[in-house]
Amino acid sequence: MSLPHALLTALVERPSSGFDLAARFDKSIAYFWPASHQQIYRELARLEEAGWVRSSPDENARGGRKVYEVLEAGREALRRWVAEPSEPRPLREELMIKLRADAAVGPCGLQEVLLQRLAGHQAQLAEYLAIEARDFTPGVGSRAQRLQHLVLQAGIQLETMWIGFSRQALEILDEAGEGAATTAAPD
Amino acid sequence: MSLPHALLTALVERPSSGFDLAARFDKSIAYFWPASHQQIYRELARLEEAGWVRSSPDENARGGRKVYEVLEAGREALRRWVAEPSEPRPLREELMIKLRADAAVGPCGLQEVLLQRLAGHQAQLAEYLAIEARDFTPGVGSRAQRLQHLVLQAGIQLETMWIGFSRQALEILDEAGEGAATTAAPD
DNA sequence: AGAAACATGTAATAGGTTACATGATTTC
DNA sequence: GAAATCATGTAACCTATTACATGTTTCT
Repeated sequence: MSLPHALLTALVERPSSGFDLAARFDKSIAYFWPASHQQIYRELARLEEAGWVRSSPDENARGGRKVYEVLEAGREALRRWVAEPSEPRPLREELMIKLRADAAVGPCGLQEVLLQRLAGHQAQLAEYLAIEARDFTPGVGSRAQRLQHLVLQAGIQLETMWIGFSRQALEILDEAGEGAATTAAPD
Repeated sequence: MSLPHALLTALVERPSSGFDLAARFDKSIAYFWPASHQQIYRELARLEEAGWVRSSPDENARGGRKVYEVLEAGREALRRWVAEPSEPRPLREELMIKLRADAAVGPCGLQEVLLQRLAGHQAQLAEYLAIEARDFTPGVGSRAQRLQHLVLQAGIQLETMWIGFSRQALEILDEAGEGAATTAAPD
């Protein structure tokens, strides 16, 4: 259950309405924990019911805009959660199954798929590198800044890894394109 | 919707009962697409209804054991699916939120959490390396074997990346931890 | 006879996605 | 006055997780 705590974190960084939160999420936390506006509204209502945040109607703004801020109970809950052990989520990587399926039933035109993936990861890497160049200077910064930089670097490393992987896969598929010898799979 | 195709792939590699499939899954495909036995039984029933697999009761076996095999329609569906474009799943990495939360509300005892993660990734890496040493010889093998090896290498690279990441994070937390012990927290 | 492993399911719940619904304010 | 954008939600559906339920065979 990370979404409530992701929202708490974002609200500690800056009190916001659900709408603003959704917009900010897309530009930062969503890289590692995406959430739709429906999820965010639902979760904010739960957080308020739990007494972790408080909403106040923003009078000099349009519509029924509500601004949420984190209460002390919410901060404490967040600190407790951070210290809890956290298992990595099980991976779910469709591409790996496709590679294995291709290995099992013979060439199925995976190159196209891999080229798209390669392009996607290159675009994402470029985005991360632009953020890094804009927001961080190497070797300097407070504890908080260094931690935020580290999170970004994880994204950079992951994209770099997938780019290398896609290229390796393309190499194999291109080489072996004609000799379609399929054998039984080991476990 | 990868699970049905993951099951088709496993069944192309070898016809099996749901129980056997679940056991084999745990040792191979589940590294990139985990599934419980409940999911597997449900999905096998759907695959059969769709006419992609056929089950036959295994007479000289215990219980109501049913062996599934892939029909031609299933093979074709699998080939079509492989050629479809596949977006990477959105990441959901709790640890990143914790790092960001720790940056936002101050030190919360993340070291312990990171040490556990580090140990987990080291164990997983060791498992992958053991499989690699057992099943693959570098530079040799059929197309299918090289693709399977590549999938395993992706696992190895990911674990290696997370090990490096955990160490970097610990470095930052340990450094800043000493500082926080001797100096007052800045505003 | 009892335990362990084999084998197949159902039910309840939580989390996430997609589509739909509603209304206010600003801008042209 | 129409369109775009701001702003907050509901409903239906699907997937995945967890817990529960049931019966068989093999081994000791």
